[in-house]
Amino acid sequence: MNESAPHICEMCNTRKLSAFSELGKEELSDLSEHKACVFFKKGQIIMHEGSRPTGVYCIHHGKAKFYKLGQEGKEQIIRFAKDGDLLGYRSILSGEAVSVSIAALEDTHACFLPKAMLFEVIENNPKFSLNIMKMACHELGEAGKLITNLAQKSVTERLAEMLLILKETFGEDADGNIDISLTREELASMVGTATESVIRLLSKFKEDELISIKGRKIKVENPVKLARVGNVFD
Amino acid sequence: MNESAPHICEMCNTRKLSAFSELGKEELSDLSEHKACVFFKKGQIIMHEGSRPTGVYCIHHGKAKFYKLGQEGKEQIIRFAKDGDLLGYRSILSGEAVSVSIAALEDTHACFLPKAMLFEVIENNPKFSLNIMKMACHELGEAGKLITNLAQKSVTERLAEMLLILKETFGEDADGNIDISLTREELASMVGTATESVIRLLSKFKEDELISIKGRKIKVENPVKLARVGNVFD
DNA sequence: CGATTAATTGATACTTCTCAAATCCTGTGG
DNA sequence: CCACAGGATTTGAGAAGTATCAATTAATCG
Repeated sequence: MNESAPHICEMCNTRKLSAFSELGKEELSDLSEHKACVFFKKGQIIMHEGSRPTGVYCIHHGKAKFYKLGQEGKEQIIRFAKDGDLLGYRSILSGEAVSVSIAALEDTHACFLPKAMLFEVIENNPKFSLNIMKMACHELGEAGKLITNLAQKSVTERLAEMLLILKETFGEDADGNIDISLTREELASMVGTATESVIRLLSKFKEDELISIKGRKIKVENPVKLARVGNVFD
Repeated sequence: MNESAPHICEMCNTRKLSAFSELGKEELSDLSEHKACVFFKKGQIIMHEGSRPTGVYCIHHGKAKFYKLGQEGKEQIIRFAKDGDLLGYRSILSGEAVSVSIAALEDTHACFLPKAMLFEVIENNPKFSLNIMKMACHELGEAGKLITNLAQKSVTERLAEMLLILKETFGEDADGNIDISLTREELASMVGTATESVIRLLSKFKEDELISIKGRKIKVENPVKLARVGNVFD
């Protein structure tokens, strides 16, 4: 983690995507003064499961994964974060240790906000509080969906749906590929299956012309059929 | 849902277990005035997945399950609620439709608090806000655990762990049985497996003297061994 | 450009699901 | 309070779906 080129909250375009979207002028300058700009290299761990964070990170530009270590240290990816997302607030607000590790999936610029500062904003700005609650409650809904999928869907269905979720979350690059580079092992860890199963299923999806593959670049060719394979209805 | 014998928030013992534990005298009398006491019979549905609740329920005495309908209407139990728990706040705060259905597992007395009243307390009492955030964030952590278990553990392990969680959550009756009556199908729906698998595994656990069974009454006889079977470490 | 990690493919084993049939139990109405 | 109907539970057999292990090839990073 290094110092990074300083950002000024007042002028931050990413802010509009974040929970800080509705802060006043004074609050913003206060924020700018108390935060620090940091940089994480691809692969670098931002938070360690079980640790006690001293504040939260707001992603300015980058991508990260939240994961837990399960059986025999096997990685389980719970969710992702991108521009504007807040890292570590769950632990700070629940008063518990961090329940996940967070690692950068790409070179990531973020701002660090100390715990005390976060609580200050919460106590002085009910709108911000509501934003945080909204965020947490939305994530709870997403977690419920994931739980149901893991419990009831087949590996094939889960992988198909996951590809669509990744496309939705990270968008596409210039060539139409899902704009995130994940190893087959990481894909497996999201879906809750073995790496080999992911490989076999991706080959099958490709054969069926649902997707195309160039190394780690995956392009959804037929979202409608893929959704059908994944039994995705919403 | 019927009217129920009225409760007065100021004198409610259950309140101390709830998010309302730190309200002031005035706030409590205000609460008492605006809430309604309701009664749900065992099996009755308290909230329907997809609906828009007009307020939240606080369980005064009873038990409920949160579940989603997954593949082909199959029920997936996400979590449980008991005395002092708040129902429906996730939907109200995220501004989304209810993501789960909630049904009473026993005859349940609860208090209904209209949406506007909830927001009023949130805006006027930062401590209450923090309590709610704490709740939501804690649940997020629990959801993460469940996700990891579903993705990585075997059915056997999940069932063993689930029995321990149920014992922890609902405690024991006079005979030492887990104090909740669930059908085999409901157990299956928590663990994410087929009803027949639950039955076979329960028989095996009984054979191995980890538990004893009298109909729907299950008693954990050897929690240590059961935890070992479930690969439970915490 | 070599060393290490990632991806692929094949063969095999096992867990878990599904379907079917029989018995048991629970909640209900008389 | 008892009998009954319908749902819940149990057991068995067979079929899928996935995991695991091993060996090879490809790709990535310093």
